[in-house]
Amino acid sequence: MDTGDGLRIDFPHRELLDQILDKWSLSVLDELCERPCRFNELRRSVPQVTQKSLTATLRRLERNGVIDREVVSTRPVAVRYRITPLGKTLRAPVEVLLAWAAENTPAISRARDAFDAREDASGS
Amino acid sequence: MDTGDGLRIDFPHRELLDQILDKWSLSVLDELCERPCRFNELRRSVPQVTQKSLTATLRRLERNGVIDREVVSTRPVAVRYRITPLGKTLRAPVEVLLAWAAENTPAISRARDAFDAREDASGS
DNA sequence: CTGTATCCTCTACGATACTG
DNA sequence: CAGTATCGTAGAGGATACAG
Repeated sequence: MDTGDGLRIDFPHRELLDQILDKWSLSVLDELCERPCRFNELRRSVPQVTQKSLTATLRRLERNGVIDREVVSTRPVAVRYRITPLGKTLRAPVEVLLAWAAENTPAISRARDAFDAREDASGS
Repeated sequence: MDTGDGLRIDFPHRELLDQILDKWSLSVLDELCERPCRFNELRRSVPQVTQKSLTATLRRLERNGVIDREVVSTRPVAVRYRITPLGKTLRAPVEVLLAWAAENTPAISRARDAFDAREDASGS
């Protein structure tokens, strides 16, 4: 299946998940759930993101309707990003997933350690 | 932050989500939630995945403790993949996320159409 | 301040061939 | 049957410079 975005889809909603759970989106959404932010405020909140990637992330989230972009035509211009009602509904499912991750991090760490130990043993 | 996997982490559990929600993992986990599968059964269940990618996906999931790999030393060998108890606990959170996606697909489609229409208008 | 525009690197992934 | 090995490509994303 081809979505026209050049993506092959095998699983229902895979493309959508890619757009809203991508590298920087959760950080941005997390911040915008707290308060509306301007572009450079977001940069400071997520120090590792580059300008280019932040712009791309914001455009993608805006296109999917989870955030909203308002240009204030002052001089120099100000841009205010906000979470939308649709965006707010995304918070709960994401929290559920993050809660799972937090809760199971110890078990996962043990699994990784065990796996890596097996690898080392068979590799030597 | 560097995890030793060469990944920069900005958001809690980002690396873990990348390993478990990646391109093919949900398809594989979905299948293994139904029944244990052998390697080629999985290939048939997920026809678009290549042998190489399926192997990589299975190793990653195994390392994180959500699936289990059992080698049956017959001739030729058989390999049985199964979901683990930990893997089963992942199902509910993922279902919540997919339910959100299913429920909001119409709203997201409308948002995309509106965004694209705006783009076209300003671009011309 | 809020972006574009280039360039460049690095990794994910597919295609294909081969192996125990 | 269940992989590994090798090669090639496309795209994500960083660094940097420039612009309205």
